[in-house]
Amino acid sequence: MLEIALLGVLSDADLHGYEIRKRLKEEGLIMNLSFGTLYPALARLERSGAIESYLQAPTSAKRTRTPLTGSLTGERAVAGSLMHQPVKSTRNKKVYRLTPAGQVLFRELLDSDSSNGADRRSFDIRLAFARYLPPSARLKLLERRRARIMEDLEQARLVSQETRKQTKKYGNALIEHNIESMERDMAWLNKLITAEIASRDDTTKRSVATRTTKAHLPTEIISPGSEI
Amino acid sequence: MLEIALLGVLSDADLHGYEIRKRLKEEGLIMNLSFGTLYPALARLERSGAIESYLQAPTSAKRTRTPLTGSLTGERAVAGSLMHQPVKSTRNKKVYRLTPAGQVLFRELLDSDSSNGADRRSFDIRLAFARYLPPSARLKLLERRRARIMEDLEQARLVSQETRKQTKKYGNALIEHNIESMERDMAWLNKLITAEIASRDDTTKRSVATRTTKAHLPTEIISPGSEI
DNA sequence: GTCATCATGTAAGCCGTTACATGATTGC
DNA sequence: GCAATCATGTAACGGCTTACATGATGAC
Repeated sequence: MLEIALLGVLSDADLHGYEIRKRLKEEGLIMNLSFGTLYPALARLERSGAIESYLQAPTSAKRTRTPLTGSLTGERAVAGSLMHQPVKSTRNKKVYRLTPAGQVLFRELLDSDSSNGADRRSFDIRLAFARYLPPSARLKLLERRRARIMEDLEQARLVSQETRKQTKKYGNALIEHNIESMERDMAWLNKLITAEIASRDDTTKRSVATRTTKAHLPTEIISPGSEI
Repeated sequence: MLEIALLGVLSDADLHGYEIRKRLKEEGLIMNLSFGTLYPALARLERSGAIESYLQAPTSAKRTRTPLTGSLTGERAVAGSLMHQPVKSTRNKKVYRLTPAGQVLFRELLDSDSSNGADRRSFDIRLAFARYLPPSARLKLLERRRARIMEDLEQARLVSQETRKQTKKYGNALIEHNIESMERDMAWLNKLITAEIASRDDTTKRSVATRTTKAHLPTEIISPGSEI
């Protein structure tokens, strides 16, 4: 779970521990990742060969803050720009970079990990990096989550009927509100699923229309792009 | 956290472990409490004197299933109805009962526990048993939760503005949906808080109107009742 | 000069899960 | 007779938090 998030942010850019934490917070994925969790996790990933680290010299220039331009390919290179200098400062900034093995691991974890993607935490993190998944896996992820919420929702509705006569004011208010929340989640997921299918059909049509040599749907092609 | 839930359900009725789990699931409080958590927790509470257990003979009659009438006082006695019989069956059914010390502990934990009631899990469980809290504490609980959601919401809105330009389709969808969820939670809490204040004012007015001997508001009186 | 923030880590412990072990009762 | 459910527990392990320890840099 944590691993996916770490590999995920490192898929976007090379980062050091402290900054990884900031990113995960900024992206709303993990609001308060403790250092006691983060650093050992990075060490484990490095030992396993999924990531590797290099030292970055302290930023001598004021505000050489990563510009974060919209360029899709440029970000990754930024961190290494000062690497050739001898590391004179003791300011240990261990910047981590995803290895090819790590990329493979990431995509494996992202798709059908041993468990699934049904529970909220697991789903949120996977969805955040869904652009690294092939469309078919993306759709499955959404559908698994929807199925799970449907289960929970049906259970909650049963409970609601049973306990409605038991005059437990606050408990009932809670259950009713939870049911409404789940119904909205369902609607949201349905919207995403519809959009997903539409874009898939759209791709199909286009590829059929242009009569390219590729006869079959490229289901295994990974598109990290970010087009709407 | 778990302790509050256990003491809470035992405040309503005497129950054995297996049934406690069922109740917590039925009430939507803890959907999948594992026995590996439940039984040791009960043992700890018993050791600490908050609860005590007695053995219940196996239900010889078919379906002597607790009738669950609406009577507010009747439920507690049901379990003990067959107690005078010598326990002949080896069917160990350890029924737990809240001790006076346990009731005190429960109310202490429910109100201003070391932490707060800000995070969702903690809040949900406390709200479910809010009828055991004095109105003032109930209001504080709702307001703490609202404050927390407001914080999270503001943070999320900041994030949303920052990352909107970064074209991360799925991440953005997630954040937007979370913001909407939090906004609805806020509205719901506001409704509850308004109702809470209204009922408090109502009580005030009535006690003033009838000119009872009690001059001051009975803020410390606990009303386990369940009137709407 | 001192406070906030940046930066990396270790150690102890809490809370909870999964898996294991055991056995009785009920319904088909 | 067999499966599902009821019923109670133990052992091992996972994931994450808190608290501790350390120190540099930047802002005021």
